[in-house]
Amino acid sequence: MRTAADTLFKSLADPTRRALFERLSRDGEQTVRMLTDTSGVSQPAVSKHLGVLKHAGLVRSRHTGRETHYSAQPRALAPLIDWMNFYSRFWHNRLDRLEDLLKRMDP
Amino acid sequence: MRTAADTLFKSLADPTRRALFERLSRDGEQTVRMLTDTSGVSQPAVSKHLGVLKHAGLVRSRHTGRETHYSAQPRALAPLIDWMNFYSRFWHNRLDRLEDLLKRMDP
DNA sequence: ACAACCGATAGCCACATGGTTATCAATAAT
DNA sequence: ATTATTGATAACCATGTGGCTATCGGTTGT
Repeated sequence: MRTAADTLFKSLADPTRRALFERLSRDGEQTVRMLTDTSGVSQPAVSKHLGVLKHAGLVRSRHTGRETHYSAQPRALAPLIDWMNFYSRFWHNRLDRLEDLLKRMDP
Repeated sequence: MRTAADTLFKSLADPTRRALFERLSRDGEQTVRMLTDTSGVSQPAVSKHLGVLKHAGLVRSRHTGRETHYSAQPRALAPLIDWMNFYSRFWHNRLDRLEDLLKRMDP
């Protein structure tokens, strides 16, 4: 099965791709050309990365004439946040139980 | 440059590896054998994955005799929280709650 | 002492992935 | 009309990655 967290983690695991998402989050909507000029990789590489990000829902695209404008969609990070919330909470609960145990042992 | 977020995203991007971390978070400390029996992959594969998780600080190991016990270290997720906090302004509420949780875990 | 078990490592292999150049359709500029 | 620009796609290549089996040192059980 292909979970949402899986897709998101994989999408953001690549530094170049994460940098593109960061750039779009910081500076707002950008064309492929603009993104290419500062990415350090070729234009086709940028397009491919944007495709991956788009498939993960992390960016949206808008066409005007011959240019494509991409923008970040940070709400797509929600499943990641939920994942971390979930798996951190177990640890927290165990810590609480441990604290209770220690209190009972040493009143 | 090799950032902390980079290491964490990469470590958690693999489903098998993430499943190991989830298992350790849910069920607590486990030996390599126990983890292997339910992981669906071979023991060497499990050891390798645990090595990656350990290098990322997400798990720690404890030796007793011939067994190695691994346990989750969810506080290592902190840089991920920071990253999301910075690049996603839409989700401050959820992120704040998670940050509180992590602070209580690691005072 | 010997056998069985645990877990880490080495060596190998198949496939995924990120990069490149070449190219093409579509649009804009001259 | 011709040329230049934009961005997506195709084809290819090198490297990374996750899996396996084999093995070995260390530890426990018989």
